[in-house]
Amino acid sequence: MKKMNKQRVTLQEVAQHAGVSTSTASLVVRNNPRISEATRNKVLQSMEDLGYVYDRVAANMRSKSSNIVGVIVTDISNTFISEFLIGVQTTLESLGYTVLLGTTFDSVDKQERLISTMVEHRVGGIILNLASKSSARTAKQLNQIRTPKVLANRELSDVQCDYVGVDYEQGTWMAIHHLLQKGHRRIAFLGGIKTSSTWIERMKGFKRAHDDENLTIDDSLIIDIVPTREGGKEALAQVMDQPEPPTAIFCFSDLVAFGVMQELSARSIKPGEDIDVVGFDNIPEAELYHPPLTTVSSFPRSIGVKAANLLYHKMNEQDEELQRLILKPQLHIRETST
Amino acid sequence: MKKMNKQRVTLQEVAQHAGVSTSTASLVVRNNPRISEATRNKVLQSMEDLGYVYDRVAANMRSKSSNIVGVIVTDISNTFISEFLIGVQTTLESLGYTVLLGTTFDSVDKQERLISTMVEHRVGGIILNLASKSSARTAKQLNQIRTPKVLANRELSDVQCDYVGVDYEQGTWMAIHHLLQKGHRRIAFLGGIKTSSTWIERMKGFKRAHDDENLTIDDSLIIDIVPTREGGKEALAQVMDQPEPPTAIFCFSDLVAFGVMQELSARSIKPGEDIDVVGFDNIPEAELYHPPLTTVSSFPRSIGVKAANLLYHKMNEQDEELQRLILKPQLHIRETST
DNA sequence: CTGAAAGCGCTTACAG
DNA sequence: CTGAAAGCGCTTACAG
Repeated sequence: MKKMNKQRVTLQEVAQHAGVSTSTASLVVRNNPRISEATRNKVLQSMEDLGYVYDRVAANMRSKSSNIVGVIVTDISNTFISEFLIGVQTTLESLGYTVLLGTTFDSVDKQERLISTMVEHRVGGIILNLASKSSARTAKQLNQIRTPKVLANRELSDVQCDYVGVDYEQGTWMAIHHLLQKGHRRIAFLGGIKTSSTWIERMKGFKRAHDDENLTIDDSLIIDIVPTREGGKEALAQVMDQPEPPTAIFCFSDLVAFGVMQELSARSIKPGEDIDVVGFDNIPEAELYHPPLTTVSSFPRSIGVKAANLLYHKMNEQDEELQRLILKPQLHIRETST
Repeated sequence: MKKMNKQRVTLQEVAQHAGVSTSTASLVVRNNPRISEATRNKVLQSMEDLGYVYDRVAANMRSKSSNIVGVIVTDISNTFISEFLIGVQTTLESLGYTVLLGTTFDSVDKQERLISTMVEHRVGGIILNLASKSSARTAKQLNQIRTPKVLANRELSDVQCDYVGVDYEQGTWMAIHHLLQKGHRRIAFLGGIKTSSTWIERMKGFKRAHDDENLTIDDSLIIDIVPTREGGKEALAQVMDQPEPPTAIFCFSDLVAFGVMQELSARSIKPGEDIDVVGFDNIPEAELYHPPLTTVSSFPRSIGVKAANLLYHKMNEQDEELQRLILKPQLHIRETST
């Protein structure tokens, strides 16, 4: 809590200096056209002379509005998230909003505190990239707050809220279908938290692709673990140490795939030759990795842009219907599965 | 600009419901110990009953304080920056502050607008990772604002301000010394903007390492270009198309090095075998790249942590002396230069 | 330990 | 086209 020592120049002082009323000065700062040019210029001159700085906090307070939007994400060091954030930020900034950022590092507790903080700061709206273990308790908290909100990337059941994300089921189906066509019959599914919507959707696609070929899934090839590089390494170790290891690996995300490939290297197994690997997200590094990673685009920047636009609508029109925007994914076949 | 339709429960209503005065209720929400347990519980109960949400905006306004800190960075998709941002965020959050984030994408205009916006929002302090083309005009703007501020990663002359960064000169010296020891005599310096402090410091180290061996520098091997992957590609093309191409390349950043290596691949030149490459920053990808990149650690997360702590001090003690915190870099020799 | 009144810096009706 | 007064939801002295 910082105390401001230096006192600001107020609009009242500006008005006095310009010889007009405060209300007139207020209309000038807000560019209201019903002020005459002469008066406007006089006031603007006084503002400059005194070094006036507009106080948005006071303005927002009185007008009960806000041009701050809260954005809560799981982890900005994950390229998928930072790309998403860029989409959100550029869009909101061009609409005149500023972003209050919170990072949960996938902790539900921290997320809960951040949501409260945002609401206490009276943000105009919230964009949420939920932690993977978000629960019914989270849903309850979200439903209680009146602030317009949009969920991105990850849904949560029973939350009355707009949503923007990619079609994870279809994306996974495409990846698995591709591997099955190549003749693989033992495909591992590594990473992700089983209770999260992003995992459940992918699993549906995983199942459907197998069903299409009348194949059954070996549950021992499914490893539920945090979707990070570390998680990938550990999951790979678990699955390769089994009596019947897989011949191909579907990873929850590119980050998991990088961990998987790192551990494969450590074991002198060559991705794309000895075993096939597919990721998810198509982050910029995927293409530049060695070998380049087959993966599914999930267009994080577009998701960010759409989430921001959706929130903008929610904030400005009332009583709009809930929307769900689901982007179509795209499979990029590269060297790890050719 | 969002109008709030639903009116909030006010502290006054809470007080009324609890049968105490507003000032008492105010003391309760702020955990003032001079309120009796009985009264406190009565008020807390009323808050819960009415679903009261603390209005930090009103509180900050009246007390002329703020627990929001503005953080302005060049590009969150750059891992160096996102690591820095994580350091800043976690530190500030643990100190009870929330981050208002601005991204300039290295545009000085956008930076100028963001600084104004932050000040209008009455942030308690600002942490700035300046755009590479920041000028005297930027310095002037910064000197005018009374808000406590800390520069990170990049300095700007004539700005009266604390600074946290790494010793770029020493880091570069270490890298170049290493290459010279390996016998290289034609070392290129690719990327970075010549007017920025980060470039100037590196160039000092570049020169000093050459001077130590009584070697002169061939200016045609120095390419001034935006420090991005694209910049790296372009710079490499320029330098390799010269009659006497370099035998080793020092890159302004790891990002530049990745572009350089991508372009080398395209030309079938093998880094670490046909030519040596050294980066700067040691972002996580550097170690995992193929081949792993020799680079200099600049500890972005630590810089973030230290910048946040420094700002915290600036905001809470007055009239402190200006500080410059310069972290020692570290050379990591990997396959691109062995 | 608690209360009544004033005020942070704006905007909002309402008058003229 | 412009002005005087009230108020946004808190906190801050000041009394008691």
